[in-house]
Amino acid sequence: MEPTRRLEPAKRRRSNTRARLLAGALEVFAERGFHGASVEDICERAGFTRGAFYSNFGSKDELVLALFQATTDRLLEQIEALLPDLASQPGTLLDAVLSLLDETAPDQRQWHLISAEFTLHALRDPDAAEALNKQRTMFRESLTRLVEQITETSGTTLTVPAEQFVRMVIAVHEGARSQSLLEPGEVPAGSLEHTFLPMVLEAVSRPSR
Amino acid sequence: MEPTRRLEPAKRRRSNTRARLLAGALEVFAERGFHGASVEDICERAGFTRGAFYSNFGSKDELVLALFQATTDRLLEQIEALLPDLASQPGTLLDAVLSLLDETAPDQRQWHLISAEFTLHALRDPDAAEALNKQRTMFRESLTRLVEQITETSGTTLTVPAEQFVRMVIAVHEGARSQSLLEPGEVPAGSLEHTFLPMVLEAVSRPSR
DNA sequence: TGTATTTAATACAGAACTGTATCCTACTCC
DNA sequence: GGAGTAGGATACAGTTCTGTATTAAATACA
Repeated sequence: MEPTRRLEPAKRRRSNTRARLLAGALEVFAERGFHGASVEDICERAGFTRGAFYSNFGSKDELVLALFQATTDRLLEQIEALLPDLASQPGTLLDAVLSLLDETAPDQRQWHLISAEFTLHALRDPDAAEALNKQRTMFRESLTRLVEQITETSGTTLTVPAEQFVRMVIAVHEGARSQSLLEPGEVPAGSLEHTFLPMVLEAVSRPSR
Repeated sequence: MEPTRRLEPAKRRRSNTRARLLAGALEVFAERGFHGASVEDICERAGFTRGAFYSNFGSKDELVLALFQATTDRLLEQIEALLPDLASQPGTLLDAVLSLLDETAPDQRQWHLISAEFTLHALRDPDAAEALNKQRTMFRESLTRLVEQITETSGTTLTVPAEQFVRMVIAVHEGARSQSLLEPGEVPAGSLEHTFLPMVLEAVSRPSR
């Protein structure tokens, strides 16, 4: 109907292979790491040959960047979708924050692997660091706004800046997840967060003047 | 004098090149990651050619294992040396624990990179996971004993198992260090730990009956 | 001092990976 | 339905890496 209609099939094909390549890369990076995965590995996983790859990306580095962007975009979208519910609806402050941290990562293990890989990459490459920090900042700001909204509506004040508190929650979450994945039997997912973070929240909470 | 005297020079030469190769590997792994570092890179850094490498190690994997063992041994030795002082001497419980975490890692950045690399490796390889968990367990047990000693002598009881508390401290420490390294300006090293962990300790401390 | 042994350098063969150039196929559009 | 184009496969050249086999040097030992 619309002129775009006629153009779609061709464009859709292209963006579909891009998507499949990105999805394949995600899997292979999680399994073998960034350096351990060859372009060939990625293509094979996606069901293509390297012809398709180099027709869509200039290099593995470029794909990594695209993958990071795609992941970031999806993540921030999800947050935007979840925020209103969490801010208004039922549970406590911590439930809201922790569920946001969890629900944005359907597969904890894969997400952690990819995330750790990116972080390591960023610690070595200033450009990657800037991109990662930009993403983390936006993520953190969303969480901070969430915390501020909930404390306000519940008549509570924090004795530290909300962002500082969010940083602490993130630190605990990441450190605890690492332990849970290394020793699934010893450290059930979420146990450290749910044991100790309420104590922290309690310690920094005061009823509003 | 002793018969060992006569044997030393030859053995010393060999173990010296092993040590230099291990030291070179540590640097190169920190810079480019485990997969990103070639055997050649490591040899070059250590001032050898691959001949020396393959005369001392069967493969890069074998060297990684040896490096992990050497690092672990050194770490546990250091702990043994530090524990008595920390347990008896001056400051608070948290100062003792945190200083143990810090002083065992002279170069925070390099240590974090290597540590993260090993962890990532362990999350993919069950054998590496077992080795890493064994080391982490011993490290954690040392910290737990330290906590137990200090609480006892100070007439305090914890409302959670000491090990659980130690796990929390480790989680915060690792998560916070990651943030500090990514954003040195925004998160000074140790700031999150020193802001929030005292609150946690306070919350789980009770005077002994 | 001379011989044997150990250690590391050098030379080499093979494998894996990358990136490009070319070809084929399936759409698009007239 | 036929020419033109875009997407992806195939083939190839060049590089890098690994691991081994051989050689040279240093050390031990007599």
